[in-house]
Amino acid sequence: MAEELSERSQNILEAIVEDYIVSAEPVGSRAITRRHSFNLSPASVRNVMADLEEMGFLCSPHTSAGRIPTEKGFQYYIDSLLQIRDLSPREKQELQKNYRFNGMKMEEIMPEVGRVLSGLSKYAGLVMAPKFTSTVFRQMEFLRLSRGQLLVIYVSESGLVQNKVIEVAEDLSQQQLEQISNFLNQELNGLTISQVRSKLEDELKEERVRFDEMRKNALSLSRVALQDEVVNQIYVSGASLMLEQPEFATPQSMKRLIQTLESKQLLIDLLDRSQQAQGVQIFIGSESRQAELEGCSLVTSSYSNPKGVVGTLGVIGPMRMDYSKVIPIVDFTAQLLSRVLDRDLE
Amino acid sequence: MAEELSERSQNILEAIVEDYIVSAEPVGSRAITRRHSFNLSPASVRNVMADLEEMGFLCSPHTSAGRIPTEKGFQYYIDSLLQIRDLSPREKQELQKNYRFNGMKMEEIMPEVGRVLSGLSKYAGLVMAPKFTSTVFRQMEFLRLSRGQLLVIYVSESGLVQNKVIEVAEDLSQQQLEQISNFLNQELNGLTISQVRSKLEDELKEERVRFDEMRKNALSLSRVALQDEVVNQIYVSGASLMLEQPEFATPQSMKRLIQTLESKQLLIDLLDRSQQAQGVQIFIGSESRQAELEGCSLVTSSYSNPKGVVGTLGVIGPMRMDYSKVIPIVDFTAQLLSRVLDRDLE
DNA sequence: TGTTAGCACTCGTGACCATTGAGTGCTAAC
DNA sequence: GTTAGCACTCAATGGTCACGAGTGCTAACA
Repeated sequence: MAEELSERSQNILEAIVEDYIVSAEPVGSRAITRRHSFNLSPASVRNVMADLEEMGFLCSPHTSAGRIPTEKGFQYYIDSLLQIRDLSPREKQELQKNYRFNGMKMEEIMPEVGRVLSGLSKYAGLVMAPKFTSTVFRQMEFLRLSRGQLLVIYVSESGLVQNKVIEVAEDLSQQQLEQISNFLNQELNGLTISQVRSKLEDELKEERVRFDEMRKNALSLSRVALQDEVVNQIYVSGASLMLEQPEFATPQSMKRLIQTLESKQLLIDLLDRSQQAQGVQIFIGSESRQAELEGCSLVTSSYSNPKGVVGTLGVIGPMRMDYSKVIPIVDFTAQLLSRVLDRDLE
Repeated sequence: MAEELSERSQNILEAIVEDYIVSAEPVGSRAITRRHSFNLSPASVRNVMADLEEMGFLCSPHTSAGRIPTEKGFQYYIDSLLQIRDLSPREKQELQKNYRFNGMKMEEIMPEVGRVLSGLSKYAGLVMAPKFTSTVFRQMEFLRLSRGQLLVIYVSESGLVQNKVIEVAEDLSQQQLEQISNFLNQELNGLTISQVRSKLEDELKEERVRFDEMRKNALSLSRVALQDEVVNQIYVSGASLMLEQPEFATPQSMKRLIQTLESKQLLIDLLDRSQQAQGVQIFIGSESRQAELEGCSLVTSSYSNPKGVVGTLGVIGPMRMDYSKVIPIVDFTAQLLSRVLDRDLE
């Protein structure tokens, strides 16, 4: 996989990728010798370019145009040539200024982060909330709304709040409900929702629930409360910025892009994948095997609180996006958001 | 305003509008005589068309093209010529099948309604949640999360639930919190949030709060809990369907449309306006004085529960949208959603 | 007097074509 | 190994031209 390239080839590949990133146009041998001062003539550069094309790092849209990097070319560039310098404290401060989360709720923070990500990167920002099933149980409370109707409030370890109205057959007093929630908060504390679910199933089968009315109520109530899969929420911001990019200049490609960003399921799947890993991850082009995202790249990072990963955020842009700028932004934003969640817990 | 048109002019205007709605292209005199069997020659139709143009109902993109209806033309068509037949029970049933709200929370129902609206109309669906400040207070509960941190749950008369984490200086026991919420639920029941806010301000100034610790806590807690304006939530679905429309075929118009739909503020303003009125409302083109929505029309209706209007929904499409199809869809969907909310309350 | 056929005119569209220029590959000389 | 030179390719640009849909006007007709 990791082919060896001579120093010269590397330099030229780097030059081509970087020129292409700013111009979005095929770059020719002449242009390279002009912009970068290799002591080489266009003809020599051409020889190298022919080799690089042979190896699959470059391709030409037609004979008389310059070369553009292929997916493989970008891959190599990112893996081996790109050096991402860390942000200076000053830059970090500058970046941080954009984020004002004071007193915001999670539901407000997330789209806001998306907006800022997109504003800073000039591409589209993505923020995905935690998967409900992987959150850790902390607290559950019940509120009697009317006869047979309860409001359930579930608070996860990471401070996420979910509420839901459920219907119940029998009318329970607020006191009974409190008893129930005390019981549950002790029993279920520290388990993930998936764990909670199987525990509930098991216990409901057990002998003793028959004789313990409260226990039975508690278990079945919480089962109902937690049963539905809450769909993953994803926030997409700045789709229109993507339309400014020359690769999406034609009506067809615009349509496809917007459709893809709008359907969200695809994005959720992609972000889900990156959920596992630590740090910044990069998906280049249709590496994701998703034809819809052809020509796009995704830079993501998961964010977390002390209890673990809670969600994923990132930037989606054209394959030729300015990685050296976007990667630190995504990285730092994830750190920042993690810090906010951390602070919120205490 | 309501100019008089001869029967013949009306017929021809109607024919032009309807042809234009399906073709999206300028319609010429010849085409009209072919498609509709007026016993008139193209030349006569041309005379009428010239008159209609004079009066501002039509315009021609250039001399040798047909005519297209102006905003005023559409306005007249909708006000005077269009007859919207009610849906048959069968159609209603058919439509209703698309909506499955069982057990869904408001936050899930709204985007779902948007998706269905857009799917049925083939244009973009809009659904806006109620304005927080105009909801009616029903219940407020506090949950101690940790030292100095409370989760506030607010339930409106219409069953909307909002929660928020607030920071408090003193550590209140769950018992104290219950006392507080009991007090508030009595005091504030039935008031809108705006009314609640001014009441809180007034009472906090009063003498007796000084001597009644609980009262003071209650008032200031609820003030903090209700102080922030929760941004209006609006769900836009099916933006990509709009891109299929020939009026948005050029890259520029696509970009503008997507930008407009993405920014949301404009849409919120428009839907806000329609919030007041009962029944279906139609905004044609830049009638809204919003250059951004040039070429678009908006068909909206507010939905309500027994306590009053709670939100607005609608369809945004090209000015030449199929009103006779869209209007009943929007109307019936609003009724349907109102019914769901009604049922939910009981 | 209202209707219509005829006709000259307008103007966007699409085909065709020549020109231009950026870029390539190859070869031969350095 | 490098480079200058050269023939070749091909997208893009812009100009010309024919076509056709549609118009407005006029004169003839019922």
